[in-house]
Amino acid sequence: MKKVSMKNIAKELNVSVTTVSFIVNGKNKEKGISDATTKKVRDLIKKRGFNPNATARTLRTGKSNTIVLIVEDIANSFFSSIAKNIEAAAHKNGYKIFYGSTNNNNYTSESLILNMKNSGVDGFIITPTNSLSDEILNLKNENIPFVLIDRVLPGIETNNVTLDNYKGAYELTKHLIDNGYQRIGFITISEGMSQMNDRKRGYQAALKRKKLKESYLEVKFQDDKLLVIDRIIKYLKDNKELDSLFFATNYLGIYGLEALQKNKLKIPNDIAVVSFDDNTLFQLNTPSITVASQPIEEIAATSIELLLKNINKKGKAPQSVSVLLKPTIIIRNSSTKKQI
Amino acid sequence: MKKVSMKNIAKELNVSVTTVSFIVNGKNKEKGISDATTKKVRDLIKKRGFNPNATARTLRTGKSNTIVLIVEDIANSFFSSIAKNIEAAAHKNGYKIFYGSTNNNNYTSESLILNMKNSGVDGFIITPTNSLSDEILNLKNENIPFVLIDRVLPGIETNNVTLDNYKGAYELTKHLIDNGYQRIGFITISEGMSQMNDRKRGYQAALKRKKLKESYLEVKFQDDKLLVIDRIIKYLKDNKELDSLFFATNYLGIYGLEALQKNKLKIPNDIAVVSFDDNTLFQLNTPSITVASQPIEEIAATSIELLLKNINKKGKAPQSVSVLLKPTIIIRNSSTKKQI
DNA sequence: AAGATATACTAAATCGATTTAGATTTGATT
DNA sequence: AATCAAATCTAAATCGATTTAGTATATCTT
Repeated sequence: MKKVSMKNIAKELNVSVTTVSFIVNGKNKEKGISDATTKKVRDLIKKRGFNPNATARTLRTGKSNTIVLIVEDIANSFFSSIAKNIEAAAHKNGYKIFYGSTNNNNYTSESLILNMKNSGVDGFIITPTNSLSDEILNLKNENIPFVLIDRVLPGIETNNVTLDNYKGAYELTKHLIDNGYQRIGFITISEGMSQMNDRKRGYQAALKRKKLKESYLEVKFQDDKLLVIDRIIKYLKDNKELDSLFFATNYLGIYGLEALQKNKLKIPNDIAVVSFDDNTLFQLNTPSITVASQPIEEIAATSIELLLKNINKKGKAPQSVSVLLKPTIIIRNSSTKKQI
Repeated sequence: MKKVSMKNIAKELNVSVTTVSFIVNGKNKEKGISDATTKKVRDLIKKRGFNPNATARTLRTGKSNTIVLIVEDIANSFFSSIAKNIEAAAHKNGYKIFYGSTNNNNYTSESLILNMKNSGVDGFIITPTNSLSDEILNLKNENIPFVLIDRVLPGIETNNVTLDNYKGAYELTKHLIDNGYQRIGFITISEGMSQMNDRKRGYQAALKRKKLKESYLEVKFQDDKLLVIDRIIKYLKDNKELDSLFFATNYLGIYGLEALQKNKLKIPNDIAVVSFDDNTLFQLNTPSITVASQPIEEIAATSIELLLKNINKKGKAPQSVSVLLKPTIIIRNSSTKKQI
């Protein structure tokens, strides 16, 4: 089967390529193409199964109907759920989606963005790595629409959709304190992304209010699962006074549960647990885990809406809209009132 | 900042676009461009930050360095893990990835494929919906490289990478029987995809060997979570004789655990549980869940390797390589020997 | 000095659409 | 019959690369 192009269609019907193009793009009325011509062109298009070559169209118009979704890790349920929701909205609006995982690696992020830029994509939704500022500033300068999600970059004004991480962490910590827990260990990653910093600040503020002592375990994003579990186990051994743990993000919470299981510690009697981000595992775990849940549908809907707005009024839309969404504290059984 | 093109570079240095193109593509030696010219062009390219426009290149060469990954549901951990592994391999080989979820909807699948085809992608990795045969045959006829994963289409020879689902289900069922379970309920989806049929056959064969009675609950993929949970609960009420459940795919297993929790049934004493597909939830659940695990890295590696082979020797590579991978039965605590 | 050969480069066609500026044809008007 | 307007259509430029089929110049050979 040979590829069908407008040229073929045009030649076969003895009309010009221009005419075919007008008809394909629904401009037949506007451009004064007769109904008869329109019909015969449409008929042949259907008969030959013609579909316009998107690459040629993109080259000519500068519009690719493609966006890029760059997340930290597509295999993480938080990001894959976002991907699913963004996909639905994007396809509904006629956009295709490239995806990419940064693994929190700055070099990977940069080459992803650069590579996609050359492919003429219409816009980006990005969970930025921490030193991505240059590449993000380039996007801004080149007037390429983009929206940052989940975290922001210090000192750069951009469109972004984030959670009130401070509030979520503050309330989750306060909940533990209200239930009688006094020695709360905060387990987080050390790369210093804004959302993590905000969660830490929320935790600190809640402790300060009651003059409680802070305690931290910081692991690296790159550390593999077994290493993190070992470090959690060691942390617990070295800090026997802890009566509760606050996991600052979902995958740490999951590793944490595994560490506690290995260590045969019972939640919440031996140690209470709360975590940022909700997922099925936390819901179904025995006991179920108290969390600060993020409104995933809203994150996806808001960011794609913002992005499309920027794409459609390219250059004219406001380029630094910050949306701050609210977390929901879901109280479950991993943090019931402390037994004394 | 204005866009830089080869034309600009060429004009500024008073050389031809051809020369620039040769240098950009590393053909300077081969095409006899002098070292002096090569250097001055390279220098200006660096200075101006020039990067070739991928759209133009694609239009001219017919190669886009893009593949499409079409899965059932990107938010499902099985598929998002596959996505992650495929992404790593694809990027390493210089490919970008479009993704799309079919939600097991045939219409969605078709328009995804059609849309991507017009965008001139180099190849597809697809978990086909059940009536996708026409679209798949089109791909074959048009000589567009693709690989089916997870399931196959009846009566169509294609490249495909699947699991020995029959074996996995047979062994999982046999394990239950060996541990004393006699009334095993099989919970599956009704759309009749090949991998589901094979799992069912495996279950049936294992029962037949011991002359045990079959029992089924079939739900629809489109049914939402709460409906499925209700149906599972009703199924258990209507079939009090069941001593064990076999969930034919991961998300059903997860819904099942929730149903059993709601119903306050203890695993494995009230009812034993096994499921197809492994995930963290099954590992950490109390009790941990016995599963037939799929080799996700291998599925990803094999399918992308097969696809790239087909892309590189377009038309000359064998077009119907079937790879059948082995499941691993992981015995955990949800199916310990039946207490009588 | 003429022809052959090697070196260094380039003009123009091409991929498949969109779009601008204008060309025909027809019919109406005076 | 000449003029104008409306209706219908099209040639050619363009987007930004790749690639074919050369050309021009210098050098070597005899």
